[in-house]
Amino acid sequence: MSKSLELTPVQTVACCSPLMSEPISTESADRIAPLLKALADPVRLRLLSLVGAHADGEACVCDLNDAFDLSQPTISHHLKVLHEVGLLDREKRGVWVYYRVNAAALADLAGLLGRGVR
Amino acid sequence: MSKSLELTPVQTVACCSPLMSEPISTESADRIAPLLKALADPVRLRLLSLVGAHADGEACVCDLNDAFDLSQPTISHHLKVLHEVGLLDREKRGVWVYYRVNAAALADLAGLLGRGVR
DNA sequence: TCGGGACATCGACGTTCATCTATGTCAGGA
DNA sequence: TCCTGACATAGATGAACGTCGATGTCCCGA
Repeated sequence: MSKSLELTPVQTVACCSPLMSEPISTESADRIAPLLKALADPVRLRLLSLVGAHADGEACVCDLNDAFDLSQPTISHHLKVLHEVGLLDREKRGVWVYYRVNAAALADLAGLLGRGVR
Repeated sequence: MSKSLELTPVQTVACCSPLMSEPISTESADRIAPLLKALADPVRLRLLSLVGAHADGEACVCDLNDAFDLSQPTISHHLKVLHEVGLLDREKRGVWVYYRVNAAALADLAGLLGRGVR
């Protein structure tokens, strides 16, 4: 045999997720589920993506409203949901309100699901 | 100019998420949201984790029922939800049913949120 | 000081969801 | 052949959710 350097390839594909290494506690599940729930909506997914991909990493609500066929209160509601779980930061400048993605919060979620890099 | 080898360091922190590089399409959002919705429940998070962390990577329903203070049909319902979106594979052997995590599906989700490593 | 525009909050309405009890299906043992 | 145990399905119920129109709040310019 060849030095047994063969790291089982199947393991490298999608292993290392904290979710798979050991059963998560009830407390962790209760803490993480609301974050996923906030993301688990097509409109909020697009909102987060629109904000994150926007120039300077921030977007004005007025820009976001135009991207959807939804009423202004509805968009405001979705932004509030994302803000309350900490995925979006909010800053008011003059008359306008700017939202910005909380990259750390998003990275935490990704780390939980995916490869446990750090 | 100096060969322009300076990759903006701030980008390497929590960038590279497909979500942040460019706005995702409505179609992508509609396709991904149900996956996140399936995960966005404390019970289903723990179920996935229990199955994934179980010996041999698979778990019998009878084992899972005991881990919760919920009725057997409720657990069966949650397993069905996870199975229908492709996060859990299902195999019946004799009287027992075994579930197994679909690592590829989970990795896809992680790749969307986190670092875009492949 | 007033008016208008940007955004949030409120209250309502229909839909979806998590959970339960009751019942069905199916495989294996007596 | 019948019974028991493992798991799924069906139907019901209360809670949570997404969306809306109406209204409130706040800032700025005239």
